[in-house]
Amino acid sequence: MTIFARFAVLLNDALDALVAADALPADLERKNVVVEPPKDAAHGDMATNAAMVLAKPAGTNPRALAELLVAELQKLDSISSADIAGPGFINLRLDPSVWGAELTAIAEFGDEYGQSDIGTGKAVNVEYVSANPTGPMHMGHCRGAVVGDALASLLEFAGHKVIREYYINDAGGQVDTLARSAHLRYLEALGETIGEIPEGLYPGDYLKPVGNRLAKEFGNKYSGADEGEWLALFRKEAVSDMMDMIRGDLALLGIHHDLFSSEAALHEEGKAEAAEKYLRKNDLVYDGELEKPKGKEIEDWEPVTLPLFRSTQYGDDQDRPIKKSDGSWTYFGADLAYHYQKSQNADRLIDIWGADHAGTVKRIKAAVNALTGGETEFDVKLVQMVRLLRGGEPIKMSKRSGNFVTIADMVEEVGKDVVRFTMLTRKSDAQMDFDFTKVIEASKDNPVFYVQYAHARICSTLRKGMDEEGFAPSAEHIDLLGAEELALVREAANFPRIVESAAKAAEPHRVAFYLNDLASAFHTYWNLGNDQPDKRFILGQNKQLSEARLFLAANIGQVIRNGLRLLGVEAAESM
RNA sequence: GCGCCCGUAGCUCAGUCGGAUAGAGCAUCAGAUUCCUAAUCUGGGGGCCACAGGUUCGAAUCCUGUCGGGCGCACCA
Repeated sequence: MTIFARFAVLLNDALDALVAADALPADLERKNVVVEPPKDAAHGDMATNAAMVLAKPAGTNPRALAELLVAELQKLDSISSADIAGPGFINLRLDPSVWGAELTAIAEFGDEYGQSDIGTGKAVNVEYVSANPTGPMHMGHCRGAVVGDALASLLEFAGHKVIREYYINDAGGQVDTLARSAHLRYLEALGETIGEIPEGLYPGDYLKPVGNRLAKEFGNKYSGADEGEWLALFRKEAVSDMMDMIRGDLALLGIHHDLFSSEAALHEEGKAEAAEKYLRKNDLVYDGELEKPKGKEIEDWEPVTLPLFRSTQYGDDQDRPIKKSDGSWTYFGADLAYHYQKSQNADRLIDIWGADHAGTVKRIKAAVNALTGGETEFDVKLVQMVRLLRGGEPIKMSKRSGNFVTIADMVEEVGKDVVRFTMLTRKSDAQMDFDFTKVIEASKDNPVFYVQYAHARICSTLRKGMDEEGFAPSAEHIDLLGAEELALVREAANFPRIVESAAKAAEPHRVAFYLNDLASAFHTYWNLGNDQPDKRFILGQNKQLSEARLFLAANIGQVIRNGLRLLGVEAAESM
């Protein structure tokens, strides 16, 4: 329970006391009452809106109610003062021992400080990346990958059981293209002259090693053979190599999935048929004609009859086909079966998608709703486009020429931590610009270093305290800490609250911004020591205060580490 | 034409369930280093929160409309 939640309980008790004294109606809705940090730290340690929220339904005015409440709250030892401010806020100042206790709690919980149980062990499946297994990861995949990974960590920390899943689209037409491209490279590896890669195949050099491997493994067995003899095999082999490569790229970003699910396997197991059968039985799939698409002229348009899912019943613009006219499954047809499969092992599903797939959200939500009878919570988190720039000019990425910025390039140039932190310091439903040149040039000014530097400073101070004076962090005399030090504790105590709200909102970027605030508070305090030597952490002549301050520093460091861990960013010990 | 997302300082972005004087970084200007890491700190300038209505004690936040930008709109993935 966060320190704010604990005071919310005390506030609730105070309200009960007013009810018991007939000063307040018993049946008031209290859910909008909050205890939170005040906007301005000068207002105190905590603030509540209780009087403003409850005054109207209680038939009184905010100030009058606030006065009653203040009288109750002041009875508590842990509250040193309660004042009414502005339109009816109640600002609380806490007894310093409360902050001391919180500081000790950070030390006790260590890596677990900030953990929450609001997830109540509910199993959440987070599906992210799921890039097509046809080439290396490029920057277009990066944001979703990082956001998904951080979200998964965050939910885990907030008390969920998390499954990190990757869906391998290894059944569509693009995999045939991959197989043919790999076959060409295979011929090349056998010494044949292949010339320029034909239009419609993947030209990238990354397929050369695949060709080499296949040549080594199969010799010239498939060099003059009909496509029918090798296509399935090459598909499987090439996909496997691509997935190895993708896993390698993800590892560079520090991303690891628990589960890789194959679309092809889904079909082999007849999952899509089963879903279709179920939906037909419930009259949610029928044979019908597709409408002519609007807003776009299609020359060879002809109406066809296909099995359609009634997504219009769930607010979609039109019913959607689950099979193509050649009888094979559409992406959607497979996808609904896939989501049904995921729902078997999770209470909640979260998909991280690129914004270019926004148009398909309604239909898949509808399908999950239909297949699970609304039992499984399902959210799609859309991650908006990243516009890639170099020196202010948009980078033209062309698959044809194989000219795109890969994640491997990016990580090599600016480092994993910078890439991750940059992607995580904006909310994901707004577009962002990522200027390659700027990020590389300004890498020294990158906000990630600001946070890491605070941590490094702390580590260095702890080392110095030990090496030069033999001082070790100790909670023994934390009552010696003054207002400035306790302000730092107050900032650190915000962490559990941020974890909870970020998890609830599925917004990992809040953690990044919080860490920036915490680092800022630390740097500010640190610099007090420049002008006022008695504010330094290590005071040779005062062991007790030094050890208390080192204890403070150590635990600020602990919170920074915990936060960075959620973001997948290293907590540097020196810089 | 329709759907989804966005519009906050010169730039990149935060802004919690509707709450107090709208914040940070970069850039810019003025300062701080015989001192625990200056990759830091302190201060200044810079805002019609796109625009117009509405809801209410109170709106950057919620609703409606307008304008502007992005993405999508076969059976592709």
